Amino acid sequence: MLVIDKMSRKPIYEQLVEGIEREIVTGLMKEGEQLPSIRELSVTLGMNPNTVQKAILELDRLGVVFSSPGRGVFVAENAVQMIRERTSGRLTEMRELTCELARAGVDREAILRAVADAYDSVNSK
Amino acid sequence: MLVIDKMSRKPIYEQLVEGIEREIVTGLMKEGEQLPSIRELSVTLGMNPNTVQKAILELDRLGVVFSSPGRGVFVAENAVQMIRERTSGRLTEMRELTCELARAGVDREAILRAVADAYDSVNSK
DNA sequence: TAACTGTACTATTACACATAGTGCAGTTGC
DNA sequence: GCAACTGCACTATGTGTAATAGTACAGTTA
Repeated sequence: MLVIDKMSRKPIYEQLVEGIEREIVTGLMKEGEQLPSIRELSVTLGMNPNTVQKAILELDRLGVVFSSPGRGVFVAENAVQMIRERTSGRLTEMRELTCELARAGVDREAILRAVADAYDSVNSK
Repeated sequence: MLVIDKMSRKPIYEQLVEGIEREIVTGLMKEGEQLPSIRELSVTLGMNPNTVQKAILELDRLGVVFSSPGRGVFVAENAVQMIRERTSGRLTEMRELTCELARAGVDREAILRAVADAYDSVNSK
């Protein structure tokens, strides 16, 4: 878990942000729980402390996490809700991608089936 | 048509690639048709000739376009098919995005409706 | 007090994008 | 043949961002 692809064109710190959010949403990390320290995370993940700090700073800004100087970083109480609200906004990304596929002539039902299957692979079992 | 957003995090040359592909797929540019010269395009679009060249080079590599030194750049005969085949592959992007939304708890029907609506806004009229 | 924590800096490296400019060989129309 | 176009290759430069390296400081805790 928390796989970082250094070759991706998506920045490492951004992958880390999404990775931590995923751990929270899936319940692997509970609200109020303390995260490993920045220095510890940097060692575990094999990246620079500054890069981890940047990710934490972003998560703090998003209200997913709050950090207490000297104590540590903790998952916010309403973290899951914060993440969900923001993620809903990404429906626009979905719409844009759909338009691209539609313009390229991809079959309508093929798209809908792909989406439905993908959804169910996550939430049905 | 062919709008370039210089502030986007998507590189200009990449936007140009997608823009030209869109013109081909929508029939605004026909297969075999000659494109404006690189120098002319650079003036029209207000960007550097090298940037345009990079986009053309990419389109050539993708088989969407072929360039004849001294003559010009032309839309390939099977350009539309080439584009469609590659675009279908982007269904995986769609699946990944769906999984993200699903994990975040976005409503299943809300996603499907958004996709269907977006599709129909392009291809129904 | 010692060992941890987050935070704030500066400096440096690396890379991709975009621009600027020059030159060259192939093609076309006069 | 010649002029004017074409794509293409090349070097150089500027810019922005990501990532690393290192140092320092103040708050917290055992």
